[in-house]
Amino acid sequence: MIAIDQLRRDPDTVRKALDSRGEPDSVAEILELDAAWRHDRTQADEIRNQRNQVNRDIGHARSSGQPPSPEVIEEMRSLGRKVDELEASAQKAEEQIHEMLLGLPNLPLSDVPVGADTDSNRIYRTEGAPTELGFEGLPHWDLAERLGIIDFQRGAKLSGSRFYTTIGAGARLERALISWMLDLHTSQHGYTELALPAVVRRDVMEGSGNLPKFADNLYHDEEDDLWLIPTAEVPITNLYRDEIIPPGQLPLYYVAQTPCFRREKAAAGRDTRGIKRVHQFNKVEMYQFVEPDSSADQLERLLGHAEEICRQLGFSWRVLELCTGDMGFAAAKTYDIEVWAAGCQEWLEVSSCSNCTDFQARRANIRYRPEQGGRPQFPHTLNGSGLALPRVIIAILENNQQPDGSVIIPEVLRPYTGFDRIHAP
RNA sequence: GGAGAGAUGGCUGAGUGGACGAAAGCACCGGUCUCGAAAACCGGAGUACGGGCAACUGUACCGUGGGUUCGAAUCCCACUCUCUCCGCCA
Repeated sequence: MIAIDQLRRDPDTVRKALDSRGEPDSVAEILELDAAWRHDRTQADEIRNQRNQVNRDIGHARSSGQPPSPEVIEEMRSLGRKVDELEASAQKAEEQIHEMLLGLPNLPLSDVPVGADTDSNRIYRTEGAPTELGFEGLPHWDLAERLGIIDFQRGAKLSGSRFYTTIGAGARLERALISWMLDLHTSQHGYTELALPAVVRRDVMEGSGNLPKFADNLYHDEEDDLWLIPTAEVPITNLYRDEIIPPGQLPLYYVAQTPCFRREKAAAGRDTRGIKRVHQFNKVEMYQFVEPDSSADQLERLLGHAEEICRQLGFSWRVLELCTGDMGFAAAKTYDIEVWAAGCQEWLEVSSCSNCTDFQARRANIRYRPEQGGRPQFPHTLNGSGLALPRVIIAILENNQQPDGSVIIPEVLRPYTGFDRIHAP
């Protein structure tokens, strides 16, 4: 959520930032409501003050045995009605303002490339180069089916299209990846591991920015009004909801593996083969609560943590700096990591690392106290996949496939898989 | 699913409808004392929003939302959550 203060103080900057994201300009409308709200609020407060004073007098008089006169009571009554009116009007304005602010995306940082679509994304760096297999490689869907480690048919039988089932070495490979990633981030990068609910309440989705705007992409249980998380970012953001984090605790680093559920309505018909885009997948997510001053540097570090996974798995990858029009709703700056997949010959997005500045903290009312006795402030939050499992599996299968149809397991995973190769049938 | 109890400041915990933003204790911060510390004593500490250049000041907040009243932490209604016991269950 954007601060109303900033809108009052510097509407033009906000306007410009929103425009760079292709957002319609609602700044003037919000400011108008805000002026009306302040007017009503001030008036109501003044009348209340008056009423409180008289009421105090009534109290004093009564305790010395003097009941108030009917005239005074009647006057107080009418003041009460007036306050009610002003309050109702102020509350209405407040609700409208809140709703409009909730609908606004975060403001991009000044160094983010401006542009409307993916064409304006900037390549930040590239590590390694697209590799050739030197023989006719298979895309992962053929490869995995032939190896008997993914069953698409039966996945769909259970839950419909875009669901799948992994079997044997495939299931083991995924579990190994999860364990290895969590171990790396906790032991080398300073993260604390979390195990989280995969289903959350409505207000939690609002805190992270997924609701009300993106209900379309979420699975929802009507009966209990519970929502399936599209990423661990959602519950982690809300861990400290409505809290003031005491001095000395930031930065907080968390990592969690959760299933992620996405309806992918907007992507209907796209990437329908294989496991590149599915309704349920596992993801290891890194998350940070940090002091505002440090968030820019922390984003670089976070990105490095995700890249370390790519490095140790032997991938070639590139980092994109997303342009204003391509960033997610809550992000002020985002890097995407794409790894090369030699079978389908394309770059696959395996991680998205974002600095959300104070956007989520405001929405979820998460604050921290910089020092003993200091005023509470909004921390900055960052999140990054480290990494999303299906596409990592795609890359491993496709890049490490051998002419005989087998797949070699990256060295770092072998202690976790217990095998060094998935053999062809 | 059934029965009961509860929700008050960072924590514990008082609070006959009127002096209650709220006793007391703990924790915390500052000071006195001390070579230093502990103890003791004195003092200070909530959050949000409005107004003001500021000192400051006003309002709201006792789980949430309504209601009664001139006035609600206190009375009434609904909801949410927590805890205990019973049942069921991985």
